[in-house]
Amino acid sequence: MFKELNPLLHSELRLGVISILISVEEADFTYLKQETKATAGNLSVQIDKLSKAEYIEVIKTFKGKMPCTLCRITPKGIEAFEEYVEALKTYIYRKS
Amino acid sequence: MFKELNPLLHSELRLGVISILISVEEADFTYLKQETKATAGNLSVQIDKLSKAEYIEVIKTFKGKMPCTLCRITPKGIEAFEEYVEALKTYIYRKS
DNA sequence: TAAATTTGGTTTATATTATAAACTTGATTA
DNA sequence: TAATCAAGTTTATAATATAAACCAAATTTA
Repeated sequence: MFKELNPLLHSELRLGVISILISVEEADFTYLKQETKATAGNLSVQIDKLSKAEYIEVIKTFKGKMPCTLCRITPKGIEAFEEYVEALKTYIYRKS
Repeated sequence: MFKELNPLLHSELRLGVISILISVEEADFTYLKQETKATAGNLSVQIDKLSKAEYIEVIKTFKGKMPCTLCRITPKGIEAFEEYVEALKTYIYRKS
């Protein structure tokens, strides 16, 4: 009937981050913060969770002299997102 | 960019309940419990939240001698669900 | 017919999660 | 050189989800 909604993706902010990373090759912390309108603290925590699950990889570099945290989605992350979307459909397009 | 995901609906169990009620006219507690595989306690709490938000109406009757809690979605609930689905699409079908 | 079990829930306590506020470190500007 | 800003991280708190414990009435069983 209903498929389980991966709790790691079933979170507004984490879903937003993954949604961006699915379509954008890579994005830095500041860009993600702008697009999601999250606070830096919240974003930092959620990026960490996605990273620990290996849904994204986080690369710490510098832009000029300023630190720059780059994020990229991993194959595992892509798969999880696709499964999440399939699961969502069982709630949205439900055949009774 | 991203639309806000109504937190009342962005919950696996409450979404399941609303998803059922959207397509079924009315459903009783036992049926909802079976379909969602929720525990009675959890279902009770979540039904209460949906009811307090007036997304569903809850009618307590009897089936024979046994109590029977019927749930129905309200127009407000239908609207909220439809908005939630629209919001979801901004995450799922994102134009970069 | 009394005891045990089941049905249909509710209440409450706990674990998890999300979020904001406070903090840190280094760069830049006045 | 002192203040401010950028880019984060850590930590404390608030919100949420969930399960466990409980309750009342009905039903089954010994």
